[in-house]
Amino acid sequence: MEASSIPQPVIHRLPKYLVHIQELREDGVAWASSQDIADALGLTPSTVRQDLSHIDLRGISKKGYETSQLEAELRLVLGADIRHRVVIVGAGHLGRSLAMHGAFPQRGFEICCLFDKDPSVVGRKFGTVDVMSIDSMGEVARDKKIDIGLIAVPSHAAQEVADALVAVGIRAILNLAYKHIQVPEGVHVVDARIMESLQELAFALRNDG
Amino acid sequence: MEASSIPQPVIHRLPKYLVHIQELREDGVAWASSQDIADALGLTPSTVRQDLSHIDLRGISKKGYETSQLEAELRLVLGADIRHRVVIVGAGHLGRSLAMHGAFPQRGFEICCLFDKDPSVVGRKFGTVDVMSIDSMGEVARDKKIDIGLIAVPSHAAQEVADALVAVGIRAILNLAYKHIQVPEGVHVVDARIMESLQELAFALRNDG
DNA sequence: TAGATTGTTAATCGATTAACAATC
DNA sequence: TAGATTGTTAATCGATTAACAATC
Repeated sequence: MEASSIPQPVIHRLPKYLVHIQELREDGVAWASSQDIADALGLTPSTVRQDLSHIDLRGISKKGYETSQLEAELRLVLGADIRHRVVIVGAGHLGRSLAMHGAFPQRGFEICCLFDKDPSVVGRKFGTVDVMSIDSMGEVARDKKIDIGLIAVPSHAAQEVADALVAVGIRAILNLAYKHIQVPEGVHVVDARIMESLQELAFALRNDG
Repeated sequence: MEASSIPQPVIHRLPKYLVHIQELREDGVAWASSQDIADALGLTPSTVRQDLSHIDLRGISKKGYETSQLEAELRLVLGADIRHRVVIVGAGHLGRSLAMHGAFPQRGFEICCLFDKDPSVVGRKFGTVDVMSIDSMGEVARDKKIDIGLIAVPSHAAQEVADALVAVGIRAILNLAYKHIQVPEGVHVVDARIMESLQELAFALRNDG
């Protein structure tokens, strides 16, 4: 039951369970069976039970899982109760819109700073977030104990930004740039590229009939 | 070699190959071996050769794959040469920033329209894209032959928007909302949730040491 | 109690990796 | 030619699904 032994596909699904369970709770639903959850998320009940067996929780025969308990446990496992400190590199349209997106602080991801190298944007403010020069990144990362760096620059600059984030000690990177980045062992990277997702859809449409 | 028989994990990687190969081409690299590609994308050479065996292309012993040929073939398979017509539902920060993002039209995804139900945004323009009332979606989808719908509304409205997109005949949906959506058989959905990606990173950090 | 649903083991399925003859 | 690299088959690995005794 070592948390770090949870397989990658399961880790990928855990946030989806959390979203759904939070919603059930908001609707006042107290119990959910593996079948209920499977139906809602497009999985099989078997997969749901296998997945939940990785976290510290017991369901009850005939009733299923208690939503409040399940939510609490998922929050714990996912670190959702820990406040994370995030910087965004790249104050273009995407970086700005993420800085102003209320959902992140709501869920524990505090956007501490936007970085950009363009002097004409440095000093501006989007929502509550200041744009600072990329040269001050080391200082900010240290002072504000930044955990997560978000890459929102054009693809040709992505690797350079990744290197800079790693250099200032950031060990978790969300890459929104349309480019695979290389990082040393021990640094976590998750890709989130809307362009690639669109291309997957384009492929699906092409092979439809 | 039926295109639609390509397994999902391979389909998911194809856009990544395309990005990398385009970059090699820009740098004037004419040949790339499976080992080269594997190193750049964090895969094994074996996986690369298996993946590329699904597309109509022959590598050459000792040299590898010709980048121009590989790019052309990937573009073809992914439908990258087809112009796709996209609407964005939700003219909040995220929807607006995507509408103004130059990379989409560059790669064949034309953002035709932003929809919102808030009358105070309807009529505004972000970049070159007009905001229209969500009530006119059916008409627009028909007239402009929209292929892809992008959901950028708050999670509580996501399902409703998905239903509306399906109702007007859109068969490919990119869901950016923090909620799993249900669609009928035959409609393609790809999820792209930055929040979930952040939560995966939070999990990774929590189990680090 | 009877029936529904769990937790877990075993079976299946599919993806990745290894290996190697063919070949440029 | 000798060596590198392909395409493909076979082996391994891991994830998903099925099955079922335990149990509420």
